[in-house]
Amino acid sequence: MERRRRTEGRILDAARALFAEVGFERATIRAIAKAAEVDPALVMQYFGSKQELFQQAVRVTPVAGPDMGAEELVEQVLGALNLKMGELPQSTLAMMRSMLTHPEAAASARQTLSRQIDRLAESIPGEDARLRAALITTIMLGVTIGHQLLDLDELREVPQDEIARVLRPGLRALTGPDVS
Amino acid sequence: MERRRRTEGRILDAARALFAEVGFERATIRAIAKAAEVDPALVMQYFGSKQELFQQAVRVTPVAGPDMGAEELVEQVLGALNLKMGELPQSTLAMMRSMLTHPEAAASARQTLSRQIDRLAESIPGEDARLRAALITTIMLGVTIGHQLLDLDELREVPQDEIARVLRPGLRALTGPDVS
DNA sequence: GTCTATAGGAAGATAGAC
DNA sequence: GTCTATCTTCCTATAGAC
Repeated sequence: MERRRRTEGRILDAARALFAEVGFERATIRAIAKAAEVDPALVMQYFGSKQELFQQAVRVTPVAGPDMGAEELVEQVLGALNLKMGELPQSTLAMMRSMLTHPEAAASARQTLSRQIDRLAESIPGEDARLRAALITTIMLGVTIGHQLLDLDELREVPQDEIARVLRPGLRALTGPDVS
Repeated sequence: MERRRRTEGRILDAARALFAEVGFERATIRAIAKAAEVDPALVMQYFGSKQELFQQAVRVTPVAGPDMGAEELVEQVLGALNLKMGELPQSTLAMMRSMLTHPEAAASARQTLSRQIDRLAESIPGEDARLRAALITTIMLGVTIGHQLLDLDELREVPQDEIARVLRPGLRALTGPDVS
């Protein structure tokens, strides 16, 4: 019982890492099992199918965030770039890596992004709050993809706080209603 | 000879459409051949391998663009969002769809984005021009992914010129050196 | 030149031995 | 509970008939 939980944990860690690295299709059960040092059949035994394993692996506890002022908002979003310390959670990277080519991951991504947009929109004044929130969200998505998934040199070379500094005014312009 | 060229064209069109819709892995030679109304073996005969077919299909003539002032720059970038008329070229969408999960497409995307960054950087004053150019490029990447590949409702519902209007001040803040 | 048939391989999933 | 062996399916790629 205890042993099983630890084994499941190892499998999920290995799955997250592989899904994040190569996406759903190319991450094989066999490779995941090997990385977790278990038998491939055990993975099926525990999770039923590759699809269910993926769902378990990318399941994210949606970070609850109360509404806040526009300036804190920008800082929170910039912090979430998580160029900050270390990396984004593997589960998030796994979902992002697969979201353009795996229908299930796409649905999951849409849901997560929509939640994020809703959350941001609450803190943005003006009638086009949802559009602004959507643009802020997709902007962070694009920067994150460029930095974490495509490894663009132009972004990797630069320290995180400089990226945040350059990006800040642009995001400010999107949070305020007084700039149209 | 003439007939072959037309057949190749049909295959390439079908390939672009399918690669753009489902990505490299899920777009099978069989399905492409069926869409182009040819025999699957003919596709192999003409292009040698699926990989070579993909390369031919996403090959883009890099739009030559001379350097320009900062304001025109923003307008050109916004226009390229191509929320404008119709859609982005299928070849571009095909590359974007596959770039996170297919190594070859990733390399191609990095190259295209780097060229774009170089082009933009030439028109941006200040010493952090390349960083600013990279952020502008990834911002447009993110918005395009959200709009064209993830079909986010929050962006699809909105007319293109309103997106451009809301996005403009933020991009302006990135082109000018006077906002750090 | 075009298509039929099939080789050859890899994947997910399953049944049953240990 | 865990692993071995296999089934089934789907793919790319090739060889050869028409």
